[in-house]
Amino acid sequence: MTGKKRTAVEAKQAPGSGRPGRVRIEDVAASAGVSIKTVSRVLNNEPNVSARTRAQVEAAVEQLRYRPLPSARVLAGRRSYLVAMLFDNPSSNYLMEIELGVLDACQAQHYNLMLAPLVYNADDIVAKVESLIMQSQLDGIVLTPPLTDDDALLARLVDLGVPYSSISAREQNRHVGVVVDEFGAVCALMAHLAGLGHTRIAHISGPAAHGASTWRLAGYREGLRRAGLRYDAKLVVNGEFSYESGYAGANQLLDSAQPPTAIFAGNDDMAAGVICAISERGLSVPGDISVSGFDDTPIARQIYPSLTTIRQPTREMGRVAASELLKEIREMGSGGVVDLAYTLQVRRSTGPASG
Amino acid sequence: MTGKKRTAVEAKQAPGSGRPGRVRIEDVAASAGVSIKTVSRVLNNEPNVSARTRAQVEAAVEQLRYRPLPSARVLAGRRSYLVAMLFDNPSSNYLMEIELGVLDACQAQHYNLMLAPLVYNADDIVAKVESLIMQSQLDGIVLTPPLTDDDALLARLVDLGVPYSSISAREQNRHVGVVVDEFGAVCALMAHLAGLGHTRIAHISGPAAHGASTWRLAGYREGLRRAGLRYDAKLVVNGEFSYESGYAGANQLLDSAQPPTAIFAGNDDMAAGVICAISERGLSVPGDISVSGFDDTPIARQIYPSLTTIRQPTREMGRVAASELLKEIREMGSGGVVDLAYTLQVRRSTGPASG
DNA sequence: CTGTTAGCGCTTTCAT
DNA sequence: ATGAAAGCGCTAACAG
Repeated sequence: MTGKKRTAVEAKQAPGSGRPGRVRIEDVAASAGVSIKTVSRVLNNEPNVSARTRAQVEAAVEQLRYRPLPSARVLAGRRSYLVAMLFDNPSSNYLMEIELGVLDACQAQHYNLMLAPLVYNADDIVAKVESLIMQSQLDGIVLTPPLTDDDALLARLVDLGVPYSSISAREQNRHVGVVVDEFGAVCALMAHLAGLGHTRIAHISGPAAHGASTWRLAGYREGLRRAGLRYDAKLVVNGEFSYESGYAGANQLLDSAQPPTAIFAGNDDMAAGVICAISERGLSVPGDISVSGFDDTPIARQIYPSLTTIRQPTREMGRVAASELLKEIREMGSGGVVDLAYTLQVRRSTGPASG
Repeated sequence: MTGKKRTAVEAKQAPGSGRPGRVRIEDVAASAGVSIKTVSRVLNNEPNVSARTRAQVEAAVEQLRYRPLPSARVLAGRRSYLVAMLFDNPSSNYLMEIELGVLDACQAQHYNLMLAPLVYNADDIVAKVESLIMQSQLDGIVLTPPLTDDDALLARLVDLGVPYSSISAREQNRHVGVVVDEFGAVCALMAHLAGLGHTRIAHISGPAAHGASTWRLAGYREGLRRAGLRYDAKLVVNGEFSYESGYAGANQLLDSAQPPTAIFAGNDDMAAGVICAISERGLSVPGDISVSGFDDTPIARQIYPSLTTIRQPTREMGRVAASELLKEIREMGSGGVVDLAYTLQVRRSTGPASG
C-alpha cells in the first residue's frame, strides 16, 4: 500500500474523510487487481491494454458503478469535457429543440454543456467568448445562427484552435456542422403553390444578414423559374422574421395594384402576421389568398387556418451538430458537415388559386 | 520559493507546462505579498482577514484578471458550484424564459448550471436524480412544474440534504422558491369578463395533476362568486393544456344546449384551439364569443384576434428561484418563498357580451 | 503491455 | 490575523 492514503474498504468505513461513499479509481483498480493507470487507460479508451485486462476493469467499473469525478479529470488532464452552446435568442422553440438535441449528444458522450447567451451585434462578443474559453477551459463550441456568421468570432476561434460546429451557417461546407437544404425546400414549396394554380406569388423575406433569408429568397426565385413564372420585384417585401413585420408586409402587398394570390412568408411568425392582416380585411385564407411559412414552429398548427410550412429536424440538428463537434474534439479533421432532410408540411392555409 | 513548482514569471516563460498563460492563485499571492491561503480567504469571503490585506488582494486579483479554476475549487473543496435545473418539457417558451432567468442568476454568482430533462411520471426519476447528485456533486436543484409536485422526489432531496428551490409548486409556502398568485389573477380576469356583461362564462381546465389547473379552476369559481354569477358544472370541461384539447373542449361547449358567451381557457395553447373551433363555425371572436387564455406566450399576440390573457414574469421567476436557491446553499434556512406579480393583458379576443 | 511517480490549482486542516 | 503543509481524484510522463 505504498503511498495509498485509504483503501477501498477503509473509505467506506471512514466516510468522514473525503467525499462520502464515493467510489474512486483506486477502488476499481484494487477490485480488478491492476494499477490505477491501467484503469485510467480503459476509461479513456487508450491503447496498450490487453483485451483480458480491459474486460476485467470494465467488469469492476460496472460492478462498483464507478464514474470518474469530472473535476478531477479536468484538473489533471488537458481536456475539460465541457462544450458551450452560443446563442442569441432567436425563437424559443427553435432554440429549445436545438438545445435538447445538443444536450442529448453531450450526455451520451459524457460531456457537459454550458449555455452562453450572447448579443449578436455587440462588439464585445469576441472578447466575451474568449474569456469564456479561457475561464471555463472549453473543449469546443456549438454555434447557432446568426452567430454562425460572425466572421471575427470564427477567425478568433480558428486562431485559438478551439473546435466549433455550426448549425445552418451561411457559408456552408467550410466548417464542421449541420445544414438543411433550405433552398431546395423553398423550391418544393413553390412547386406546391404553382401546382395549385398560383401565378402571382409574393415573398416576405427575412433580414438580409441571416443566411436563412438568403437561401429562402434564392429558393423563391429558383422555384418561380422552374414553374415557368416570372419574377416580379414588386412581389417581394422585406421583413424581419417577426410577427409584426409579416403583418406590415402583408398589408403592403394587399394594398398594391395587383395583389398576389399567394404569400410565402420567410418564417412562421411572419406568416401568422400575414394571416392576421388578411383576416382583418375580411378576406379568407386560403379561399382568397394562400399563405405559407417556414420552420414548422408549434404556432403553425395552432393558428386558424393551420399553416403550410417547411419542417426542419431541429432536435436532430442539435444532436448531430454536437456529435460532429465531439468527433472534431477527439480528432481534428474527423468532423464533417451533415446535410439533414426537410419536410414539406402541407396544411390548410394553402389551396387552389382564386378567380 | 520553498516547494513552489513555478513562479508566476516562470509560468509565462514556460507555457509548455501546465495550462498555458493561466494566472494562478500563487501569482495573485505573490503580487499581493501574502500567502495563497489569504488569497483563498478573500476569494471565499471568509472572516479573519484585515481590511487592508483584503483590499490588497482584491487589487491584485483585479489587476491580474484572476479567476479561480472551477475544477480545482471543486476538487479541493466540498462545494461544486453547480446547480441543476430539472424539467419535463412543458412549453418551450415557458421553459426557455425560466432557463434564461436561472442562468442569469447563476452566472451572476459564479455558479454553473446543468440542465436535466426528465420524464415526469417515469418511476426512475428519483434514482436518476440521485445519481445526478452523486456524480455531479450538485450543490442544489431548481425544480420546475410539474416536477415540483413529485412527493417522492422532494422527500429524497430532503433526506439527502440537497437544497432545492421550486417554481410554482402546488404546495406553496412549504419550500424555498417562487410563486405567482394565479388564483387572484383568474379572479381579476373573471372580473374583466363580468364587467363586459358576460354571465355564461365557461372554463376549459388543465390536467388535474398540475397545481396550475387547480388554482386556475379555483380562481374561476371564486371570480364567478365575486361577480355574483352562479357556478354551473356544465360550463366546465376538462382539457390537457394542449391546443387539441382546447379545440375539442370548445366544440363540446358550443354543441351544448346553452352555449357560453365567453370561454376562459386554462392556458394560451388551449385558447388558440378554442378560437380555431369558433372560427371554423363561422362565428366571430369576440363578436359572438369572447375568449381568454393564461400565460401570455408569444402565440397570444400572434393569433387573430390577439388574446386576452395573464402574463407571468417567467424570466424573473427563474432568476428569483435560482437566487433563493443560492442563498439556501450558502446558508440553510436563508432562502424563502417569493411572490411575484402577474399582469392582466387585455387584448382583442374579449369584448362585450353578445345579445 | 503495465506500473510508478509527480503534479493539476485549489481548499483544508492545523499551527503560529 | 496569517501561513505551511497535506491532500482532493485523476491523468501524464517516464520507467520497466
